[in-house]
Amino acid sequence: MTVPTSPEGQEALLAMPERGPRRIAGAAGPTGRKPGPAKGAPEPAAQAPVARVVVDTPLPHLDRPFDYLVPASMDADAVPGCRVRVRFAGKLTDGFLLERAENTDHEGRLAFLERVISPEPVLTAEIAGLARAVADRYAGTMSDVLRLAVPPRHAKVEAEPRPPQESATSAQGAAPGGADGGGTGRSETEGAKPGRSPAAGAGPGGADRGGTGRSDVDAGHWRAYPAGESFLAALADGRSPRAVWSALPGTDRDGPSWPYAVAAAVRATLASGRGAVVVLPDGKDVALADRVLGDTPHVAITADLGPAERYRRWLRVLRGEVPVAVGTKAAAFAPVADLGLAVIWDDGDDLHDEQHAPYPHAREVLALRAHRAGAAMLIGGYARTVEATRLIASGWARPLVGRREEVRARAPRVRPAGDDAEMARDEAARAVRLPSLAWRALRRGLEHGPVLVQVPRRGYLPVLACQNCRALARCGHAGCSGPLALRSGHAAPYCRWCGRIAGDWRCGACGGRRVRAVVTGSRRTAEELGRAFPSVTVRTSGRDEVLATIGAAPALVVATPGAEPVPDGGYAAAVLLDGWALLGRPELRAAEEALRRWMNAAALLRPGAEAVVLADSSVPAVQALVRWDPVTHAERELGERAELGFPPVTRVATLTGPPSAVREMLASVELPAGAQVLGPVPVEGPRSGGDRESELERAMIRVPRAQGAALARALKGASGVRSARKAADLVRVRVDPLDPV
DNA sequence: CATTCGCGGTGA
DNA sequence: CACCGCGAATGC
Repeated sequence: MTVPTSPEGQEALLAMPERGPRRIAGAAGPTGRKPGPAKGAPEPAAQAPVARVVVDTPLPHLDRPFDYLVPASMDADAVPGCRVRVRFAGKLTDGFLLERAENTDHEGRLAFLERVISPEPVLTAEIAGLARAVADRYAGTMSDVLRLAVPPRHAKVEAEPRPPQESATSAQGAAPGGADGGGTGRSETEGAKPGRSPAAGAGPGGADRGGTGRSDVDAGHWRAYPAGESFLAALADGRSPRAVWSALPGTDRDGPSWPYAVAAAVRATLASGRGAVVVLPDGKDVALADRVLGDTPHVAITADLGPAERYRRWLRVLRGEVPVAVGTKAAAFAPVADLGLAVIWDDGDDLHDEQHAPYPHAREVLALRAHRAGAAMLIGGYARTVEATRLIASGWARPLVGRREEVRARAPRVRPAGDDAEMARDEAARAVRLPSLAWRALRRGLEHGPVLVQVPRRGYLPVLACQNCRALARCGHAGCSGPLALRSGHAAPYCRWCGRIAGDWRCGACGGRRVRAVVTGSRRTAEELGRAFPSVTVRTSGRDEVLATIGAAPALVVATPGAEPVPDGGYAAAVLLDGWALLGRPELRAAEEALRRWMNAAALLRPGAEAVVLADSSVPAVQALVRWDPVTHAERELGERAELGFPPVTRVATLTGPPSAVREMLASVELPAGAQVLGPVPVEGPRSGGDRESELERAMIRVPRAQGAALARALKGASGVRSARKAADLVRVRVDPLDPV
């Protein structure tokens, strides 16, 4: 099977043999020219002897395909998409074979492939094109993106016998030519397709084939959304609507409803003969979706599976054995054949932001992918990000929101308890510093089931302030002024910088002698609440130990945002302590992020249950929570970004590195018209304490959105100059960082 | 990053 | 006039 992926391109080249770039010496005939192949050299393959290879190198100026000769001995194995090993700049390097060709543009003599690692075509044409697009968007290299997109090979797994061919569920969206994973034979020429009109809620009634009762039940999960059923119908009909979905809150015996709605959309897509990818923030959500999808053919891919099982499932997707991949952000690249739908849930969760170069965001990857592949997209969440809101504003996607009366019926009753709230009289409650409103809500809730207390993540940790004037409590030791904190089990506060115990602390501002915790860490909150409700079980769930679910029995659940256990039947009440930590922060997304966390917790309540948020009711994010109106809030945020000239209305890149390097790069980069440079400003390094001259600086470059691609290109060029010269002082380039400020 | 290439300087 | 050395260019 040596047929190249893009037959048209092949014929075009064959049609102009003589004027064509260069014929390959060996291919023309083994007549043994003067400088011909050395005597030990292998014979090139008779057909399409040129292999275009993406070489695995981090160097930006080498980010393009290189041509090699395919030895006749490797002819059969050297298929488009396979992993190869080549000699590059002297040493052996890994790479992917993009395509086979008759000719080369290269002036010099071509080297032979060193070997084909395996004939498995792991890089499909679609994913290769996507990786290129993502690299261009983020000023990165294709090989960096491929490292994120294609899992490391596991030879043993690859060699395992394939499952019996016709297993009824398989053979879903296999391309006409067989399951060689090469997408739908769409040509890999550059440029995104114009994209179809957003059809969420467009055309009526699609044929509901592929099931009887199933699709009725599925439709039920979207009935509360006016445009929901036509969205499903469009998917089933083979069309590609794009929607930003504001999921209705409320958790009942079946758990939260969003996984059912997602499963319904996936099954509708399957009914049209196409596949789907579903990207979720963490393993807990993947497990949930996995369970709800049930016998719908799919695989769940998460990091905790281990390399072998992970690769095994990924291969099933590649080989077309399953049409649906569910997983965390890497799943955005899952090589689903004939993609019909891309789903992302809770796109505001920062777990969707890739931590490896070039730092792509899963929502952007999926949007690019859906656009290029002509697939539908579903961006869902309880809250609404400004980025998703912009996609609506630009006309790329349509809103998918619940009927107002459904919102009212399912949302919890949220009551704010601001700073001036009356503190609980109860001695125990006083110790927890809970307003009486919150205290009573927990009490009442505990009569009916589990209650949730959402506390700030660690890291937002116990900072102490003067109880009187709220000034930050600082270490009184000469010249230190470090922040004070409490350790569990110790009564006296200690300094987080010098470690001294602050026995007789006195406020520098007002002379007060008592401290209060401005933000309390989860461990401590759990301890205190345990004392306050002595007869109740206290469970904690946080970063290090996440509790996925919790039973229906009364219990006090203390959890950090994102780690809230899904309760059997919904929480009976909740208190949200997290807001105080967030709302005061300087980040651009502080309000949006606070609202997102609150909504994610509050959505786990039973309809009508009581939630108390410890924040002032005048704050817009609090009002949005009370009215359960994420849309208006996000639109307002988008308006503010537009005014300030911040992403996603503009495009921004940050350059971080040693001052001299940052300045040098700024000087050499050829910025597109309309670019604005802010800074550079000093930024605290990875570790506080500034011991070395390792001080870092950060500059920000801002351009109109339309110049985004030009900016990325310019930055890549400039970083190429740098890294080629001196590897040492690296400037890290980030396009559209989560929070540029 | 590793290697090669080419120009200018240097020494016999 | 041959050779050495270092900076720039290149990597198939």
